[in-house]
Amino acid sequence: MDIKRKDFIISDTPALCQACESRHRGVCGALSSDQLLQLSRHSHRRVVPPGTELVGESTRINSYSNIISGVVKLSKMMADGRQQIVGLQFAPDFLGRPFRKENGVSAEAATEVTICTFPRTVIERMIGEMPELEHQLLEQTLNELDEARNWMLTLGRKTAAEKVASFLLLIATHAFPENERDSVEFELPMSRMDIADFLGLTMETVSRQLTKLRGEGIIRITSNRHVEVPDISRLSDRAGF
Amino acid sequence: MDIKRKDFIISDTPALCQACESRHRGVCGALSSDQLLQLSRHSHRRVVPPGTELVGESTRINSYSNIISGVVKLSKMMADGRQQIVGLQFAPDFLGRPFRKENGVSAEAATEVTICTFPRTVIERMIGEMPELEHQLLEQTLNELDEARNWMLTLGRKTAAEKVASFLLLIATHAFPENERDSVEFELPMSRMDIADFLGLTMETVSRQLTKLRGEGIIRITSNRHVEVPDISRLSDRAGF
DNA sequence: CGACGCCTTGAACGATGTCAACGTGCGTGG
DNA sequence: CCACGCACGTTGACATCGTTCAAGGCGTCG
Repeated sequence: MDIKRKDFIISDTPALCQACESRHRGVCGALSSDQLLQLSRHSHRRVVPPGTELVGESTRINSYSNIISGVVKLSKMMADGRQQIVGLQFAPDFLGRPFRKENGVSAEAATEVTICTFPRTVIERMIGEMPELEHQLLEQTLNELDEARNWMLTLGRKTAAEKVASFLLLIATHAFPENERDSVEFELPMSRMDIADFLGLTMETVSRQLTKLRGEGIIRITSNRHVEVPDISRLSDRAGF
Repeated sequence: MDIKRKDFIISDTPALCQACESRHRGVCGALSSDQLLQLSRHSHRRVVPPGTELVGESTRINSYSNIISGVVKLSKMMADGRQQIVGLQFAPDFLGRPFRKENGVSAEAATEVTICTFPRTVIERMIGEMPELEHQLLEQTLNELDEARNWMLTLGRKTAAEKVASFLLLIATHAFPENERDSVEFELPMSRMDIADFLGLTMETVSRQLTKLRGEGIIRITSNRHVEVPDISRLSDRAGF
């Protein structure tokens, strides 16, 4: 069946939502067409450049968003400026902490990011009315918890070499979720400094480890951001698995 | 009103649950007396010694528990034996990962632990019937996520001295949740080796940093496990705040 | 008393951080 | 178009922190 034709038939789905990944994999997957419509009346899309602060570390939360495209980094900072990135979010993740006034992390666009934003009150009302939506949030939160704990192992117990390999692997798997192949190439969504802040290292150490992996033929770096991995299993070995 | 008398009036609350902290602060707080009764028919209490494995890293989950007393450590291990503790759980935390077949972490009793265990099927059915219970789980999961991300900052960016101070502070605040005083004393719930695995350090480094804090008069260590903190704010300074 | 588990202490080593110089790509303004 | 400055990344030399390896202390239990 022609896709356009099908979209015409279910035309009560808001136009904006029709092409949106969140409608299937994200939290919006829990909503009916009617509910999507209701929500979409209060939502608006934004495209923001890299570096934009989306949520401050101790600002009140008055809106939530779905990530439509791009990468968002969640980070914490110490008084003296030391910084740690505590998570990356990709489409179609839900951005924001339901039922929390403060969230304790700041969210910043790592790449150019497209988000779909709704006011806090609307979401919280809908959660109250729809157990399924809350279930969806619990699922995502559990996933984030798993990822956080995996990363704790990386931060606490892996060497610099293993950390950098782990990072490349993380990006590779997010760039190609269902990948079966052994060779991939992708763009790094962030700078060397950001990678360092994610891995608990310095920029210099990250750079040296990348150079080492390049020297060993495990990766190729064409531009600063573009990485090719001819054999993922060799990279995986370096990550400590 | 006399407490015993009050308990008598709501005597449809199962006897085991009456004195249980989970009934108020934990997930059971979401349940009515009837539901508690229903759940308690399928639950049983266990007291296990330190070191008991409660959940294996890749074992299927067939039961859930509430922690009644004691401390449970959640950890991950690499193939070569390197280990990282990724979280500590205290009463009245809920132990187990709803809707996950595997959980990716192993849970082990750090101290002597009392738990109240229910079969998976019962819990999952009750969650389906009671949105409030799922909400309770979401709240706890969000709390665990916050703690995990805080600890990521500790693992990635703090010095050994700051890590050890942070750990002592964590235990102190859990031992005295609503504490306003500036002086506390408590028992460490785990060995130097465990502390090292929690902080991403070696046992030796932990020991040296404790000795240093003792030398500076910030803590006193009477037995190996017993710690006194005369002035919490001084300890807090050392934790990097 | 001796053996054992747990912890502390010391000395040497090594991985990662620090500091500084240099390279590279890119946009801007002459 | 070139020269320049700037942001970002790489590389080198050296310093430092935390690990490693080894010895010894301390309390507990046989």
